[in-house]
Amino acid sequence: MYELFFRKFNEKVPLTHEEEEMIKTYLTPKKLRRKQYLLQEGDVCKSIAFVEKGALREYSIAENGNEQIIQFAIEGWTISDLYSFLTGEPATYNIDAVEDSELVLLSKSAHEELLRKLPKYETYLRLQVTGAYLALQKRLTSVNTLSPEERYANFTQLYPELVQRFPQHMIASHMGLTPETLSRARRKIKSK
Amino acid sequence: MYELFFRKFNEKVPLTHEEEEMIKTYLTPKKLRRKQYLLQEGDVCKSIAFVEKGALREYSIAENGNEQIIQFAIEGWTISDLYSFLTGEPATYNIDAVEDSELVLLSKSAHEELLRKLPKYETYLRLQVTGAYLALQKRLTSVNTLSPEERYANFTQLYPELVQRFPQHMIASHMGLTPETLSRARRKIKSK
DNA sequence: AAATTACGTTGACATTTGTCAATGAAAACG
DNA sequence: CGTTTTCATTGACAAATGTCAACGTAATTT
Repeated sequence: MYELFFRKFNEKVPLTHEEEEMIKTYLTPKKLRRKQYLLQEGDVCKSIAFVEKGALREYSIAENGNEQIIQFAIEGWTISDLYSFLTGEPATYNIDAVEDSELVLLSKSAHEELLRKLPKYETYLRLQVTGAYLALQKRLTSVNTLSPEERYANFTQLYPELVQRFPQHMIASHMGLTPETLSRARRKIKSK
Repeated sequence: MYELFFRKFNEKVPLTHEEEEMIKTYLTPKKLRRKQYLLQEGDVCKSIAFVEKGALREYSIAENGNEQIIQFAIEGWTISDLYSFLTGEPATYNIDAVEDSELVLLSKSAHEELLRKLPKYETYLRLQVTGAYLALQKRLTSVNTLSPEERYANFTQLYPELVQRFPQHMIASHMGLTPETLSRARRKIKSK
C-alpha cells in the first residue's frame, strides 16, 4: 500500500523509514469507479489526491456548457482543486475518474500538520508546485506561439501514455480545441 | 533600500530583524533603463528579480516573429525565467524594462544557501510559487472558457494598474490576441 | 449475439480572429 | 517647438476554428 506514493516522494525528497511511517498515519486510501466524482464544483476540496492506479481528469464547465479539461492525472501524479483546498472556498473544478482508480488522499489538516512537523514535506511541496507551475507556463506559451499541429505533436511526444488512455475528444478539450479541429490537425500531420 | 522587498516578504512570512539583516547580505540592487534587457533568451537566468520600482515584461518570440508576453511585473512583484534559473539551461524568455526600473536581485547561489540556512525562505518560496501557479491555472482556464470581452473586463478589474502602465498592444499580447482583436473587444464592451 | 453507446472523421457553413493597410492622435525625441 | 515614433482604431479581406450533422467503426451494455 502507498508504494508508488513513497517512491515518487523519495524521488524528490529522500525519507527515512521512520518518516515514511509517520506520513503513512496521515494518508487515506480511496477507490473510485469509472465516471465517479472525486470532487464537484461548488463543494470544498478536502484532500489532495495522489494516483496509485488509474486515470482522472479535472475540468470546468464553460458558459456554453462545454467541458474544459485543465488537467489529467495517471499513476504517480497528483490532482486537486488547489485553491479550494488551501482556502476552503468552493471548488471551481470537477474531478472524476476516467478509469477505475485507486487514490491516496491527504486531508487539509494532515497537510497542515505535516508542514509543522516535517520540513521535508515543505520541500516536497515546493518542488511539486514549482514543477506544476513550469509545466503550466510552458503550456500557456505554446497555446500562443504554436499551431495546433505542433502542439499535438509535442503532446504525444511528451505524454504518449495520456494519448493512449484518454479519448481523443478529451485530449482536444485539454488543448482548448474542439474534437473536429483536433481531427483536422491530425490529418495535417499525417499528410506531411 | 529593499523596503518593499521585505514588506512583501513579511506579508507572507514574518521575519526577525536579524533574519532580515542576514537576507540583505544576499541581495543585489540593480537599475534598468527603459527598454534595457534584464535577460535575453539563450542566456542563463542567473537571478530572480524583485521589482522595487518600475515595470517589466517577460516574453517569448513565436515562430512567426511575434512577441508573446507571458508575464508583467510591477512594484512588489517578482520576475525570472524560473526554469532557466533552477536548471542552468538557456532561457526561453526575454525580460526587459517597460519603464525605468529598480530591482532587487537574488542569485542562484544565494537562493541555494538561503534554502539551507533559513527555513522561512523555503516557506516564502512555496507560497510564492503556489500563488503563481494558481494565477496561471485560472488564466489558462479563462482562455478556454471566456470570450475576449469577458477576459479583458476581468483583467482590467483585477489589474487596473497594469492596464494604465502598459500599452494596450502589450495587454493584447499578454492575452494572446492581436491589438486589432483587443480593440474590437473593447468596442464591443463599450456598446453594451 | 444483438442492441446501444461512444468515438473519430468529414464536409458544409457560420463565426471569430489574424493580416494588412491607412488614419489621426498622443507621446517621445532632438 | 518641430519632427519622428508610437499607439489605438478601423475596415476589407483571408485564414482558422467552431457548429452542426451524418456516417462508419469500435467498445460497452443488455
